[in-house]
Amino acid sequence: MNFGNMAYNKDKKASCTDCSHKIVGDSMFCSLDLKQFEELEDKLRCLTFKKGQVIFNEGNQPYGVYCIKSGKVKISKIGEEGKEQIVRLARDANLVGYRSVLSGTSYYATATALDETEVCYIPKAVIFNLIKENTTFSMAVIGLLSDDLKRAENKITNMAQKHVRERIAEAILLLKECYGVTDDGKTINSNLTRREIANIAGTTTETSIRILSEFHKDKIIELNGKDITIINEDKLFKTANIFD
Amino acid sequence: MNFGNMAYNKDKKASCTDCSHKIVGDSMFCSLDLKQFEELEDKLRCLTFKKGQVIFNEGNQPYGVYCIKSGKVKISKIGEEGKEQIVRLARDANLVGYRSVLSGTSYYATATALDETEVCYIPKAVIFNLIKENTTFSMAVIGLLSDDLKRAENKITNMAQKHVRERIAEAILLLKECYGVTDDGKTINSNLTRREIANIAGTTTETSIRILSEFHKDKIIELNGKDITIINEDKLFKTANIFD
DNA sequence: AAAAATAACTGATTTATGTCAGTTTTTATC
DNA sequence: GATAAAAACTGACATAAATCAGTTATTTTT
Repeated sequence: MNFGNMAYNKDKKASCTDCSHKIVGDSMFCSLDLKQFEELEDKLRCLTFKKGQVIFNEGNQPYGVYCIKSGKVKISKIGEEGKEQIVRLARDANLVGYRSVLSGTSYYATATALDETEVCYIPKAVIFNLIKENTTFSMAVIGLLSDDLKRAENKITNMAQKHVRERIAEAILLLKECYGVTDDGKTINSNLTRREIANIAGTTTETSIRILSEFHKDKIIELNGKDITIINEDKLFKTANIFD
Repeated sequence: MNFGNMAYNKDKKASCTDCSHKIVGDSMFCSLDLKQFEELEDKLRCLTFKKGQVIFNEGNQPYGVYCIKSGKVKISKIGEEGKEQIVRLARDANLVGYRSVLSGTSYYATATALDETEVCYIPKAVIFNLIKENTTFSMAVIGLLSDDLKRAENKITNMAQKHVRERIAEAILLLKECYGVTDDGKTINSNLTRREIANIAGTTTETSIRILSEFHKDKIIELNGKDITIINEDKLFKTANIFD
């Protein structure tokens, strides 16, 4: 089996049985019966990626999907002029790379680890079998795609109509929603660069820096290096123009 | 059964057997067996909408999906300031309203007929049954969602990185791809207003007017009222910065 | 621990595109 | 067929955000 750019990792067998996501019940795979689980465990491989390493690359052929066990991942596309646009963020228990597998096309985006990240690689044949055999699973896949599509079409509208200030506020809220906060309950649990924040909001690094320091001046956030602490979430929501 | 805003149409039974999309084989429903077809035909209703009429509205609860038999439909969202953003276009043989049904949420966008449009309304129970019973059908649904998601995430990148001129060029190419051309082989088979073109490209009416007349000056298109005739498609692709 | 590279930040300037305010043309309505 | 309404168009002007050109601070590498 060809593991492409994963070859630098020592492949190891993975167990779903003791995977925390299965135990807690927040995984796509909770609906599987014993036989299906055994088949899954037999076929999957656990891989680890260091911060900055690419999990899969735009243009490559997909052979399976990745279930994130721990860590953080960004899904991004490179535009004509070589500028990155982050189109989605993923965390543990999320599936990445599934869209290309399901539509049988090459990856149209790149997945990169934002932190030390452990993933389970699941060959596509296993996924297709599960969709065929297990209606609950296939409905979960459909639900996943539907949610991503909703989010994406919402983002199209925001990109077209909102100002950069609103989009940066929204990006901060997205980061909080996706990666949560540290023990203090308000510092965002991710260390993106100003450039990456710009690439979520669809602006330049300079503008993202300026707007973050504006938010600081307006007492909406606190900044300490890469750490962003939300001190007035209400105002952040208002700045982002979100009312739901 | 509550047909909501469709009440002004005379409901009539529809037949899939003689639907041109089934005959030609370009429908989602081609994989159904005889029994499934009979069930579908029994449950569906054919409805017609005049140009400008709303098929379903952002915020409403979905009870089924719409399969377009003939006509043209735009899917749009209204932004904070009340401005429309067109997120998708649909033509005959396309399914609309399915995303909300599948994820069990209310419509997050509005579907409006761009022309006299005939649709088949399919109650959601029928769709869920088909997904359960027919793997080919559920894979087709997954394929549909995957394609829409790919297109949407690509549009996010374009919105963030391309200039209005490129996005308008792209909008014209999208219109051609979706609605085709008239008998002369080069005039786009749709009559969108400048405002609607602006709302696809994410710009203002004035800017869309100006750029269309720029394209005319540059001998890329011909303009006659709402008709747009492509006279240099290569140049249009180059202007849109599309290379695939 | 020093050197090199990357990221963060700041100010000045430019530019693409939006806004406003109007006229003309087309389409819809009575 | 007249009147009203909507859409198309044009020019002047305003402005949000990009670009450019730096300095300072923080990581990473050797």
